[in-house]
Amino acid sequence: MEMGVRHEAVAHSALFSHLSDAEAALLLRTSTVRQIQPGNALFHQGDAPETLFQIVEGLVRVTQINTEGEQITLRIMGPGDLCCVAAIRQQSYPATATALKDTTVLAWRGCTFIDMANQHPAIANNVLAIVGNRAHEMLQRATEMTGKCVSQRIAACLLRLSVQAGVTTRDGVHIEAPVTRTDLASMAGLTYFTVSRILSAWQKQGLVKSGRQRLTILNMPRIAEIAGPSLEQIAATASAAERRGGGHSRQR
Amino acid sequence: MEMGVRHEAVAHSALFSHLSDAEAALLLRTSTVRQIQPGNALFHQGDAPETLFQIVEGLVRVTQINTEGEQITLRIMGPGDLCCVAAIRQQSYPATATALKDTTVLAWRGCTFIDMANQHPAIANNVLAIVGNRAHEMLQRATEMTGKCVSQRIAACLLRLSVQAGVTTRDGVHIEAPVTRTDLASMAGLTYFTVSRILSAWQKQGLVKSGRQRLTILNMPRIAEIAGPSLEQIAATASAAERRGGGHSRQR
DNA sequence: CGTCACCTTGATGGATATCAAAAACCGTGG
DNA sequence: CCACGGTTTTTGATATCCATCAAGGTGACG
Repeated sequence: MEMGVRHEAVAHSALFSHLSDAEAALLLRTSTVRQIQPGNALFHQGDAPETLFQIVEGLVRVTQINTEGEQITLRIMGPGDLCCVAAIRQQSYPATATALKDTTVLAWRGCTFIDMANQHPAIANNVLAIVGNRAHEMLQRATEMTGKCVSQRIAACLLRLSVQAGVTTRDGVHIEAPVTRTDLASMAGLTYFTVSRILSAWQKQGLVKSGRQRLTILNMPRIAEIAGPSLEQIAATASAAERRGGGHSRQR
Repeated sequence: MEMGVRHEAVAHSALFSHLSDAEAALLLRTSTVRQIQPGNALFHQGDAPETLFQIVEGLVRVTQINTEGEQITLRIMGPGDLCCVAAIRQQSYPATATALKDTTVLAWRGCTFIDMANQHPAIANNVLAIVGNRAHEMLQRATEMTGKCVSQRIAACLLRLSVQAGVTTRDGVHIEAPVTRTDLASMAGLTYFTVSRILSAWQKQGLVKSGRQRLTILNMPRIAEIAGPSLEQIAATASAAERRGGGHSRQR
């Protein structure tokens, strides 16, 4: 692949951290680069999981078709994020990944990747760490859902979005993805009516600015406070992104 | 460790599957056996995660202290289950594990275990598969929580309990753990009042039989149906346990 | 037999889903 | 530039589900 600005996101990603130059080079050499247009899918729920992706540039929305047939948004992924790490050993992809913007990814065949992980403990360690984090995040989300207060869930959602797709402007952290009320609702497990009401209220209080598919968080600390103590770390990460100033958030 | 009946649970566990005899022996040799009395903890939430456990015999309840200070039950683990796989790379245990019955575990020091995984790809593969499954299960639970219907969540809970701690009697699948209404409530994100009401209703319909800390599922297919299509696999596993007849469920 | 922990059932209220309708927004094409 | 249609969003009225509060029942165990 070409070594340009976009390489940064890869070099600082969890997958490439603590690797020797040789190992990093091996990963890059065995990967193929793919470009995905907005609206197109990297993979579909139910397909056999043959490929593993790392996002270099762009944004991807991961959705799942519910038992009731509704499409729910699981997460938004950005540069540096690794996709399908856990899926690679499953029977099928548990979700669909769709590009929200022009997106560049590195792709590996599953078996190739596993072979490399087996031969290079450093890679295997990174993979384990990534999957472990993912499991932990999912647990956290599961417990969030049980915690009753609705505004709390939405706030947590916004924090995650800030980390995954946030860009800092002078006003605040702007979410660089076309998130509709419906998207937010499906992420937080609510109806879009409720999301709209809460966001309206927050807008009146000057916490956020939200329009048609646009969303900017003006008062991050307050949102973090609403989200609750357990999410301070996410807020911290989001603030770090803010401090970095203007760039995409790549931190995990 | 002594090679008795209890060895079976280990030999058929996810961690030991597809290993060479030498690798299995290595794992056994480097482990230490611990006995835990009911009510005692394997580890506490917040402690530094130095040790990794596999349950040989018994039952363990994994709980977490909520942001609101409530203790919630995350899962029940039985023979063959591996504990803290993901935690081993974190700063601290995210939960507390308490023995529900007399419990025997194999224990490894975290760094020892990681070294072994690094040197033996087969072990690393198993660990990855386990963590991947865990991540998948967590995702599933998170989406369950968003699905509004309460009876659905309780049904899903019962299915999981059947797999983790179910024993088949001639009446149905009996949960071999002292599960209170409060336990079920915290697993499903509800109040024990609601759980009690639902279980009462189900008892009248002949779906379950529940008393003081006792719980038997009489009509597994119906419960699985209530839980919803996405959990058919769990139901299938539970049925497999049923077919196996009388033994503890060790399947993952 | 008494105490304690657990469970059940009822009554009530509040939060949120649901239903309904209208307004704002965006791109399009006259 | 403005009118139009579709999508997204807002807001209101109502209904429903579940949490909460309250009181009593039941079983286990000393």
